[in-house]
Amino acid sequence: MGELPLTLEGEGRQRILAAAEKLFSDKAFDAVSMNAIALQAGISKANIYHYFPNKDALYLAVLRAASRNLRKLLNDAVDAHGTVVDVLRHFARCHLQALLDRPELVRLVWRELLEKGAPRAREFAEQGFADVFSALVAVLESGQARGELRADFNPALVATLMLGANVFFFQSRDILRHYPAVAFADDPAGYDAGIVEILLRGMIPESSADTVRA
Amino acid sequence: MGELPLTLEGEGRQRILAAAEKLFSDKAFDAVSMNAIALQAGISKANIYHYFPNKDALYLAVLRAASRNLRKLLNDAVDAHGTVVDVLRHFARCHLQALLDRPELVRLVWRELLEKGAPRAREFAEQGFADVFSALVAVLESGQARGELRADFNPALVATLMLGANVFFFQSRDILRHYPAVAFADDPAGYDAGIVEILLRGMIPESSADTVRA
DNA sequence: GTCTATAGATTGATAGAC
DNA sequence: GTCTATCAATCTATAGAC
Repeated sequence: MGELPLTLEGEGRQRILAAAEKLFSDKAFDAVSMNAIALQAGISKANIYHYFPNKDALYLAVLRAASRNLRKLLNDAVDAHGTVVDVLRHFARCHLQALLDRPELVRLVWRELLEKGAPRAREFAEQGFADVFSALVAVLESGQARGELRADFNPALVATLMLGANVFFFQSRDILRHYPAVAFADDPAGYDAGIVEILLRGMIPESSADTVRA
Repeated sequence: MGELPLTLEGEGRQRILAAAEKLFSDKAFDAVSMNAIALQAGISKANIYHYFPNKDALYLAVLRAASRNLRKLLNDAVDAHGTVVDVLRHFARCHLQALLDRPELVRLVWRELLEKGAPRAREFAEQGFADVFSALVAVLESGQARGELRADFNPALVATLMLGANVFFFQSRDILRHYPAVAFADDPAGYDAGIVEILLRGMIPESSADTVRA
């Protein structure tokens, strides 16, 4: 099994990238020193500068790779079949699963999105957002076109609602676990099933649904 | 108008706190230097150490104050009257408004919640979360008890969904603004109105609502 | 490619005058 | 209470041997 030149040349590089990814996902840019990355990678600090010109470039490379990996993970959520309702269920489940499967990547990319004073690489982070958001909107629109979903709601708004529910679940899981009443903190599949059902059927009893409309 | 001793004694203190709050809300703990805080406050760096023993204590004081202010803001969302549906609409609108009114405080507290390697003051941040979450769950439960809302959904789940929708809106507003189709990015009231309507009525046309149940 | 050694800047925190 | 001056530690980045 001859390794590709890219692998040989990039082995040291990838050791560094892996170490940096792990550290940058837990702490912010300034809280991670090049020394700590070198220790984590098991090499010397100066060796990092052989592969990357400076700390910013290393961080950028980590974020670029994380963003790429995350997009690949999330794109699996799109290729579904069946009714639009089935696709929605599948999408919600896969999206949340992707977040939970690679929490380090998500935290890394999401932090870059939230940091206001550091537009170091917002571009990359926004790409993944755009992919998922657009795909979900398209699914909802097709559902409206086919008559499977009501036509009088804004698809982008519901897309925001669904993605927000998953991201918020991901972000708040550790806090939600404190509440005894919150059993779904450790049951992401059940959480998404409940979310989608509410979004489809609503909370109003069917008999009185008409009385709510203004 | 005789100023209170507390005000006289605490004036310099509060200048520092205000400066630190502004800087800590934009950048992470390690990215904000005591020098930068002193410049922002218009005093000398050494003077900060007259009021606070070290950087950690200053950060803690900022987060404690921010958490307290945020809880006060958010508690206004709870005292509502009318039907449960009205209370829900009011709650959603006030909650999002509170987030948007003090974006610095929200970012500051929320960052503390997300940082995994820095449990510097998670306690304070979680308090605000608990207040709002519990209040919303109670509203939903009362709605179920009165028969205004269907009884077969998990109130905590819907509370997560609603809070997540608002927090996600707050976090992603700048990105959502890039999309021409997303008109609600600059219309938080309209966003919440749409959110609540979907949650109440669902996305399924009434005529075919029964066919969806598994 | 990998290392040790170190330069040069900045950091959190202190000492002491006023 | 506020300041200037400064400390020791740590940081990014570089130099140069191997």
